[in-house]
Amino acid sequence: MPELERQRATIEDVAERAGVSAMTVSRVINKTGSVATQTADRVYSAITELNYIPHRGARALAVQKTNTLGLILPGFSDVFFLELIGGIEAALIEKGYALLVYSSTQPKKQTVLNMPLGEHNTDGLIIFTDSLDDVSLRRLHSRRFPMVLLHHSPPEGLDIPCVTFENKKGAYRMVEHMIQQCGHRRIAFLAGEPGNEDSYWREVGYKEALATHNIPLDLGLIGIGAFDDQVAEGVVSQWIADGMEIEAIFAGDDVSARGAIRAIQKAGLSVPDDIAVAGFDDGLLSQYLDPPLTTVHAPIEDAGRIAAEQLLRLIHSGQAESLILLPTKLVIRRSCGCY
Amino acid sequence: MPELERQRATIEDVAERAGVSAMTVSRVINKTGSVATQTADRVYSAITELNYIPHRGARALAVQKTNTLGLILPGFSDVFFLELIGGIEAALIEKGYALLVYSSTQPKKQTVLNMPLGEHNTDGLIIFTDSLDDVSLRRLHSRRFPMVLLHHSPPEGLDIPCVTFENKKGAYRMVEHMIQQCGHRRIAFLAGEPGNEDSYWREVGYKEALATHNIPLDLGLIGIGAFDDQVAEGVVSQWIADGMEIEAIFAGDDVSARGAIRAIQKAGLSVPDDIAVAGFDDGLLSQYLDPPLTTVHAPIEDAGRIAAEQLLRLIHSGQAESLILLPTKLVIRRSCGCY
DNA sequence: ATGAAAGCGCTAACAA
DNA sequence: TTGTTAGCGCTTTCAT
Repeated sequence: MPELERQRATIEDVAERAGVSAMTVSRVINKTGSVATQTADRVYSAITELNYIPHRGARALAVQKTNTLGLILPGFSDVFFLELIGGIEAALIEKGYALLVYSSTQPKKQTVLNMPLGEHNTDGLIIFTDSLDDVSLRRLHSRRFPMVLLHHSPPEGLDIPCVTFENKKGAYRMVEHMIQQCGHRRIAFLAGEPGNEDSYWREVGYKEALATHNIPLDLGLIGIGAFDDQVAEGVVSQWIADGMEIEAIFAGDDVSARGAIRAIQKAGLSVPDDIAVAGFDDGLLSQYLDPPLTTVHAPIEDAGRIAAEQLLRLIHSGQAESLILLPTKLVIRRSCGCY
Repeated sequence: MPELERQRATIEDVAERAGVSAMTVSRVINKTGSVATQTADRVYSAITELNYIPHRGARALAVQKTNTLGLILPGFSDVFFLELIGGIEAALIEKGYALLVYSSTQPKKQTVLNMPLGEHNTDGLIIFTDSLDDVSLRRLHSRRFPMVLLHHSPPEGLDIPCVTFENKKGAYRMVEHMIQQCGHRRIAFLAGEPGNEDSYWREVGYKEALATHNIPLDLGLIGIGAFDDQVAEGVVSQWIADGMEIEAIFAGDDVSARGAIRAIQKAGLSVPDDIAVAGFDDGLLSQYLDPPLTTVHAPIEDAGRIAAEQLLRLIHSGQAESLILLPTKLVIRRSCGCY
C-alpha cells in the first residue's frame, strides 16, 4: 500500500495563506461574526487556491449539529422505498435538512456499533421496521438521540414515536369487499414473515372480517408468502397442486400478490375468473400488472413525510406524537373479480 | 427551544467508571492491543451501564478511515437506482464496507460545500451522472479523494475513473433490429435532456444505424423525451396530432418508452401495429408493460458492482481503470412488432 | 474586526 | 498490560 501523502488543506493552511487566524477563516465560511471585506476576499482566494473543503465531521464534533437526518432500511430491495424516501425528502428539503440513507442487506438487524449513521453525521434517525436491534434502540434512546420508528412499535417501555398504517382496518375492509362485492367465501391469506407487524395486523383484519360475515376460519388457508414474490408463488403453486379449494387470495402485500398471480397463471388458471387476488400497499407496479391489481392503498409517501416531520419536531421541541396511524383506502381494479 | 442537557457518555466516562484510562477502553472496543480479561469485563460492564456508543465521527477524525463508501444520486426517483444500489452493496459487503446514499432532489447539481457525504464519513464516493458539479469534483480530486463516476465522464483534464454502458453500440443494434427484423424505416428517437451523456451516445448509435442502412436522417423525427414519461407522452401526442408519419419510436430509455406507449394508446392506436416502440435499460417495469417492452438490456446491477470494485481498488492501491464500458444486449419482446 | 486558548471524542505513538 | 501526551480539524468562549 502506497504511502498516501495527505496534503489536503485544513483551515489552518487557509488561514496561513490568507495571513489571518483560523478563526477568521471560520467566520468567513460560516458567515458568522463580522469580517472586513478585504480580509474575506483574501480568505476566499486562499480557499480556492488550496482547493479547501471544510471537514464537516470536525465541525459536527465541535458544534454537535449536522443538519442532516438519517434513514435506516433493511435493504433497498423494494420499489416501496422509493416512494418512502421521496416523502421524507419532500419534508426535509424545505427545512434545510439533508437525508442520508443506509441499508443493511447483510445481517437483518443492524447494531449501533457498526452503523455508519449516528450522532456524528446525523441529528436524528428514521428507522424502518426492524432494521435496528432493540439493544441499539435502547442505547440510542437513553442518550436522548432523536428517532422515529416506521412500521414498528418500540421495544417495551421506550417512548419512541412511531408512524404506521391502519393495517387492520384496511385489511378488514378489503376482505369485506371480497366477500360482499365479489362474492367470495373461501379466501386465503398470504402472511409476511413472523414478527412483521404490518402483516400481523393485516391478518387480524382478515380474521375479523371473516368472523363478521360468519365465515369459519380455516387455518389451512393461511400461508406464509413472506412479502416475497418467489416465496408466495411457491406457496400458491403448492395449494393449487394440492387441489385446495380457493376462490380468492388476499395477499399481505403487493409483492406476494404478484407471486400469487404468477402461480395461478402458470397453472393455466385465470385471475380473477378461477381465483381472484388482492394485495396491500398499492405500489408503483400494481397498476401495471396483468390483470391490474386490486389492493389497499397505503399512503407510503405520506408516511415518509410525516415521519420526517415528527422527527424534526422531536429534534427542535423534544416532543412528538407517540403513535400516528395513517388511513388506507381500497383501490378496486380487475384482479378481484367484481370490476 | 429547551436546554438539551447533553449527558451522553463519552469514552472518558466509561474509563472513569471502569477505573481505567480511556486508552484501555479504546483497546477493548476495537480489540486492538492486549487487555487483561478482568479489566475488559469491567469495561464492558461500564459500557452497558452507561449505554455508551462510540462516536464514529471522532474516531474517523483520529484514524482518517471510515470503512464506508458513499453514493450520490440525482434524486431517488427511478427504479433504476434500486438495482444500482443492489450491485454496489453486493460488492461492498463482502469487503466489510458499508454504503451511505445521498440524493439531492433540489438543486440538480450538488456542491461539495453542503453535501453530507465526505471525508468525515466516507472513504470514497461513487457519483452518478451529474449529481455533483465540476468545481466540487476538482476540489475533491485535488485532495486525492477517491471517486468513481457513473455514466458521466470527468471534467477536462481530471483522471477520475468512469463506468458506463456501451450506449452507442446498444442503440445501433436496436435500431438495426428495428430496420432489419421489424421492417421499419421511419424511426423516431426520443432523446434525454441535452447534456445527458447516455442519451448523446444512444443518439449517435441511432444515427449511425440509419446511415448504414441508407435511411436519410430526418431531424423532425428526433424529439426530447427527457427520460421522463410525462414529457415523452407529450412529445409523442403532439407528433400524432400533427399527423407525422412514424412507423416506430426508439425511446432513449424505458421511462420515455412508457410515455410513448401511453400517448399512442390514448390516440386510439396500437403498439406495435400502428407504431412500434423500443426502449433502453430494461428496467424492472419493462416486462410488465402492455405490450411488454422491447428494449436494450443495460447491466445496471453490474455497473454498480464494478463501480464499487473500482473504487475499492482506487482506495487501496491508488489505481483503477479510467474507463470501463459495460456490454448491452437486445431484449426482444412484443412492442417492436416482430415477435 | 481579529486572535488565543481550550475543547468536541477519539486514537497513535510512545513510555512505564 | 496499562497510561500519558499529543493531535485529528473545527468552533466556542473570551480577550484585544
